[in-house]
Amino acid sequence: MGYEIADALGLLLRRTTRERLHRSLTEGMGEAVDEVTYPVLSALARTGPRSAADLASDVGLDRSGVTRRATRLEQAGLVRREPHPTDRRAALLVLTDAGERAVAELRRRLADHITASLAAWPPGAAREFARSLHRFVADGPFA
Amino acid sequence: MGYEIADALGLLLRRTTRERLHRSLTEGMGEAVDEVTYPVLSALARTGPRSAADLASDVGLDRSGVTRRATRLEQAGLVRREPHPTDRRAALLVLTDAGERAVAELRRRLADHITASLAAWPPGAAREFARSLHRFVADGPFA
DNA sequence: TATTGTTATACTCTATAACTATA
DNA sequence: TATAGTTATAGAGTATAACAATA
Repeated sequence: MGYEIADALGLLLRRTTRERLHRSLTEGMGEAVDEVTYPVLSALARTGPRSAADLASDVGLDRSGVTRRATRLEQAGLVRREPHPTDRRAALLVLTDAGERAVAELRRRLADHITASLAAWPPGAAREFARSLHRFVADGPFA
Repeated sequence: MGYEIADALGLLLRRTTRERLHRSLTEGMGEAVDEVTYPVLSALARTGPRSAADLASDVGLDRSGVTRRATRLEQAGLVRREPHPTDRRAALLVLTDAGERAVAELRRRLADHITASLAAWPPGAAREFARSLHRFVADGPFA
C-alpha cells in the first residue's frame, strides 16, 4: 500500500509532470505567470498583503528571489508595492485587481481539469478521495 | 471538490515540499543520488537496461542531460555502461548491484514515510486512498 | 546592532548546437 | 542521410554577499 502511493507520488512529483501541468494552466496568461511566480500570487491571495521577507519562507525563495519575482509581476500589472504602514524599511506586496483575477482564473482552470478527470468516478468515491488527499497532504510526510 | 484537490496538489507540487521530501529520502545515500538522478535510477529499475536516448523521454531530459547524470551515477558506482548488443553507436545503461540496492532503499524509505503517515487511518480508508490516488495519477490530468 | 529591499556575483542545471562514429 | 553518445556554450534560475535606509 505504501509502495502503491509511493509510485503514484513519484510520477506526480516528476519534473515533466509538473511542467506539463503548469504549461497547460498558465497558457495565455502572459509571460509573468509561470511555475515560479505562481506561488507568489497564490500566497498573496491566501494571506493578503505581505512583505517580501515575510513571503520568502512561504514561497520557498529567499527575499532576493521574492523581490525579483515581485518585480516581474509588478511590471505585468499583477502586483503593486505599497509602503508598509508601520515599518518604513518594508514594502507590502499587494495583488492588483488583475492579479486577483489571474489567481482566480488559475485556480478555476486547475479545479476544472480535476473535476473533468473525476467525472467518471462514483460521486462518493471522488468526494472521499478529495477528503483523503487533503488530509494526506496536510499532515502527511510533507508538512 | 475540484478546489479541495487543487489546493492539496498545489501544496504537494510546491518546490519546497518536493525538495524537503527529496532531501529526507536521499540523506546519506551519497552525492550522486539526488532529485535529478533519481528518475534515471528509477526508470532503469522499472524497465531494465536502456540507452540514453531511449531514457530521455522517460526521465524528462534530453540525451545530453541523461549522459551527464549517467556519468555521475557511473562514477558513484551505481550505473555502468555496456555496449549495445545490436547497435554499436549506442551504449546500454545498466544498474550495478549497488544501484539496485540504492533504488530499493529509496523506494523503501518513501513507502515507510507514507505507511507511517497513514498509521492512524482506518485500514479501509488507507487502502481506498491508495487505489484512488493511483487511478487519479494514472489517467488524471497529468498523464 | 539587526533587519528590509535591492543589486551584483557565483553557482547549478538545462537545452541547443556542434562533433565523431555508426546505421 | 539519420541517429547514437558526448562535449561546449548560452540561457534561466537560485542563493550568497554586499549595500543603503530604517528599526
